[in-house]
Amino acid sequence: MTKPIADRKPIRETLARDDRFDFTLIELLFFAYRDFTSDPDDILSGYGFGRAHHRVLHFVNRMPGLTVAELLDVLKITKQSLARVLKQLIDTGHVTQLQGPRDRRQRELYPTERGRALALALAAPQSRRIRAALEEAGISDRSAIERFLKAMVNPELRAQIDNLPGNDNVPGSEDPD
Amino acid sequence: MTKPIADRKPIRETLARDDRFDFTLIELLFFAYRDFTSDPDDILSGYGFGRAHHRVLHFVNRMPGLTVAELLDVLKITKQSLARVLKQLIDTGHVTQLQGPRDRRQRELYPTERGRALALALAAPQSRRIRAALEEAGISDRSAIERFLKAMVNPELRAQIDNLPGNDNVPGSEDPD
DNA sequence: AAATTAAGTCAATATAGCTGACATAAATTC
DNA sequence: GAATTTATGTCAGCTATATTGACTTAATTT
Repeated sequence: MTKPIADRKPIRETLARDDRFDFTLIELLFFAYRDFTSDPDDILSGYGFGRAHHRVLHFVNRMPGLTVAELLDVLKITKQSLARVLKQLIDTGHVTQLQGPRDRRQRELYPTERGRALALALAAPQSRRIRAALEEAGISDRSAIERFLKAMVNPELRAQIDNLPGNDNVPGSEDPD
Repeated sequence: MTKPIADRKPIRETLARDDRFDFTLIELLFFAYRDFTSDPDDILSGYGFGRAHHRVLHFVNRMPGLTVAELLDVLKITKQSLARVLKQLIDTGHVTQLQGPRDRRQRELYPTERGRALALALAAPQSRRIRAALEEAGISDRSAIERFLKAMVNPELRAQIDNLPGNDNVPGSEDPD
């Protein structure tokens, strides 16, 4: 006798309005992010690249000279996952590696001219979409959007964001040496 | 002679400040979405489910009785991709299918009690995160966030959002019958 | 000298998507 | 009523992105 998987009666009512659940913003985040990533995806497929290449390229461009370990920490993926993608970007001349000057085990990652150009080509349609959205939605207080999105990030990871160029970048919270 | 893959000279400068590119919001969207999806991901892995199951479960709960074709249209994936995921949700008693009353080829999808419970369990931490973020960021005009995110969605797909319960839902743009 | 660390690699596995082809049943059109 | 179209389901094979675990090499630290 097979386990009688509970009760298969269909529930015909939609989810009730409930202060505990914010379906509106949950769905908006889903749809917004889906379309936000579709712009670069279209460009990348022409290169045989995917979203993973985009992320690597983006952060190598934003933080030239970051090490492999630092990149892994930003992306929150494993070394083995990064390997294939990074190799392809190096083989196609989008990224270069330089031996770390202090610690020669490290590999500093830099974009090449070509990698810089591609990163900008990918950022362009996303930036256009954001700009159009801000305008269309009549956003007067852009910083509110930034504050909200930043507050959505796990607190322990917000330092990563601040350390990107042009952001908070409070001196003193940096590594000394 | 192998093609001399352009020029591998490392670019040591970060991306210049440039009005054409909005790296701040691009990155915030990336980090915010990454952490936003991590809450349900953790719960789902306990069931052997993934993000794909979450999306199906969510929309079946929000629009009980939607057909397979309608679901495919919302998710923008192929029938074959949906098949595996949907089958697992049906086999585990989270979703039931009913023959369409008008068109008997159609399969209307409904959540079961169990499926409803799981959908709420997944929405709970996401809703908590959103609420905390709104509060922490001191958002007084919640609708600005909604307007911005909605404006990020491709225009032709915004109707989908309006047709979800509790949203715009303008009568007259509905299908008459 | 020994232990640890940074990076790279090999192998196997899982998830989520894809295309293409085909089957069935029901509805629609001719 | 026959032919076509539509809604769904299924088979097979492929790709991209990620995982874990084990191991190597070279360099740094203890």
